[in-house]
Amino acid sequence: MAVHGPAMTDVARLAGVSHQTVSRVLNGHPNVREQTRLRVRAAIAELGYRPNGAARALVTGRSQVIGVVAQNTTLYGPASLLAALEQTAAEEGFAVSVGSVRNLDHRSISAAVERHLAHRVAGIVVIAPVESAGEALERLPKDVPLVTVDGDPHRPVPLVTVDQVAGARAATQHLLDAGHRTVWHVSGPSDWFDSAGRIEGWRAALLAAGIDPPPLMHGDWSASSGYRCGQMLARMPEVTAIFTANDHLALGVLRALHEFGRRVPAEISVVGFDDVPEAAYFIPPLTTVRPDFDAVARASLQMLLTQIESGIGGGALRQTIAPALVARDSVAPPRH
Amino acid sequence: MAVHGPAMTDVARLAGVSHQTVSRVLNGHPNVREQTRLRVRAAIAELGYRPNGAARALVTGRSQVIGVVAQNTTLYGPASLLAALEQTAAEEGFAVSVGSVRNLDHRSISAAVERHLAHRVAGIVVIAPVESAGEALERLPKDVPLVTVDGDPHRPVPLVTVDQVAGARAATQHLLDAGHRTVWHVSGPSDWFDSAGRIEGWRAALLAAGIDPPPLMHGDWSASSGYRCGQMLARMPEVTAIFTANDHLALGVLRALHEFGRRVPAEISVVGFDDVPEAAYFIPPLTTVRPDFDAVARASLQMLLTQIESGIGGGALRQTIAPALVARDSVAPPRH
DNA sequence: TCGGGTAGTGTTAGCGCTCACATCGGGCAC
DNA sequence: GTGCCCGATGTGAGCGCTAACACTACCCGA
Repeated sequence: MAVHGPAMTDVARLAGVSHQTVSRVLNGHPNVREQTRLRVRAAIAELGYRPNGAARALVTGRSQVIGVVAQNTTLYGPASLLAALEQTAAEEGFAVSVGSVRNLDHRSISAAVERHLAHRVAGIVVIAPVESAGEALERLPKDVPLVTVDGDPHRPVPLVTVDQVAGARAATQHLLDAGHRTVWHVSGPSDWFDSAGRIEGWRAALLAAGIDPPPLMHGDWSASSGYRCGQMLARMPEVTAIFTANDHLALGVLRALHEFGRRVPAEISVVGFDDVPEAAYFIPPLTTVRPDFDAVARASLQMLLTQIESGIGGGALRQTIAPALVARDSVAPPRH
Repeated sequence: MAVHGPAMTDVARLAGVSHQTVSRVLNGHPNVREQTRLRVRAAIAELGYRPNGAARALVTGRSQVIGVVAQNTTLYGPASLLAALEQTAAEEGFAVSVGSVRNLDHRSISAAVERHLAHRVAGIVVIAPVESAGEALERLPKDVPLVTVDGDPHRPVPLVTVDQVAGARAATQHLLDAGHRTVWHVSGPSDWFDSAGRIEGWRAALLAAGIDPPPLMHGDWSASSGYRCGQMLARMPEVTAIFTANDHLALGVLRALHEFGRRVPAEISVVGFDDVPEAAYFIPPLTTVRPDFDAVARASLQMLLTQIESGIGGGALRQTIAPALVARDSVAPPRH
């Protein structure tokens, strides 16, 4: 059914060399005369030859494909990360195969990883923001290049992560600097490391200022849970500043405050996290923290490629990307 | 470096059969005695054997991978579609390889498709919502199973699409039913078929009601452009109903209306499109149109699998998925 | 009794590539 | 001139699998 394109031997014949020389040219081996190299390239172009990745993968034991394991790629963060990863990988000549999982539990993660292994991927990136993923990771074959994104900071696995703590600290500090006596926090789901880091940063900023952190409100990233938390916060006159673990939570909070007639930022200031594209068009425009997904993607891929090229090794590498505060209109000094 | 797992011959040896019988069991061939089949399965389980996809791809000429070409997988629509596609594909035993492209022009699309072809994917799904993509698709090798999602309705290529026209008509009609004399429309970028379909549906609903459509406002899907259009609409006292081509445009519009002190829905009603998860938490909660991405994904994959199994064929199949109106609080009768 | 189907199984030959090694010419030191 | 090394290239094997065919029982009807 498929018209199989030309193979390496066809190119070799046309260029008047052996297939092995063609292979050498393709893989950038040094010991090929410049003239030969050019002739081979010309033949490749003339035939429209493309190397067969499957054959290469068969003999080398790995393909030019990177497997990505992620949950819920509909969320803004994961989606952005995935897109950035794909871009970066493409520049390096790698394809990206997604294996999204419904739950980040042991079995799901292992299954997704195994699926990638069956295709003999060159390496795996696990976007594993929750506790349960960590365990699965430690049981994985040790000989597969692997990088974790936003994973457990306490596990001995190569890890690239947004500096959640620094971002949260900056957000909280920004509110304190505006003159607020304390800052309330609506967090993400408790099993996400992102949540934990943001809670830690928030708490650290308060403690550093000698403030006893107020009770924590637990959300789940959704606007809906932000709304529920917002309804409680709106009824508490002492609340003047809220830091939410992401922008969608902030949206829910803003809506609840609006319904209760609490004006933002006149009465209450709000800061989010993520800087989703539409955050600038919330009512009011949301001050938030922007993680650099491109940088995260670049760093992870770099780390993975190092492992691939050097034959694993590296051990527990670790890289942290600092996010930036984006000031908009949702923060103002408290009324006296 | 990698400890290569057991191969088919290892399984065969353990089960006391030939490797070919193992292959037959794996591929569900009929002529294998039940008892043999069980023995082979046991051996597979015992060794933890996984078939090598690369070897299979090499000999069959195609892998169990489906290539997806998409632009900007950060947008809610494409991201949801991609996720749904991946889920569905996984259920059918296929992996999904993403090839995102920066622009949906000729060259980019062709390049992405070629990259997939190099990996000998079993089929390709192109999320190709713009004009320029269509041309590229017609030049593609005819022997590769291919399905377009949200592509050009007028091209002879297998296509699955959300019924933009019906959705837009429903949204517009909903506003007319509420008593509005006319409905304004903020559209998406003019080269997207999605935009075109939504414009068509909006116009059709108005014409059917004997209303001359008011001038069209052009946006680009972003909240930012919605905001700019909203600023103009807010200043026009005769505007009482707005249908935006997506929810983020609606968010921008809502913000502009809010700034100009025009109350929604008391003075102006707004309807969006997409039903992003946070639409229910806009101020006010947004009435919108929900496309069924899962259904689109299922339909596309089904169409692709049919082609793969039957050796292309099919020709210009076509399937349309009807979206549903989700009524919330952003629509009310006009004031008199 | 024998030819001829028909399950169930084994054998062989590649798919297109890379790896390890063999080969073949110079250039250079002695 | 002889021996040696090294750069440039070719040769052969084999990665793990499937497709095509070969083979062996065994059962059937004539």
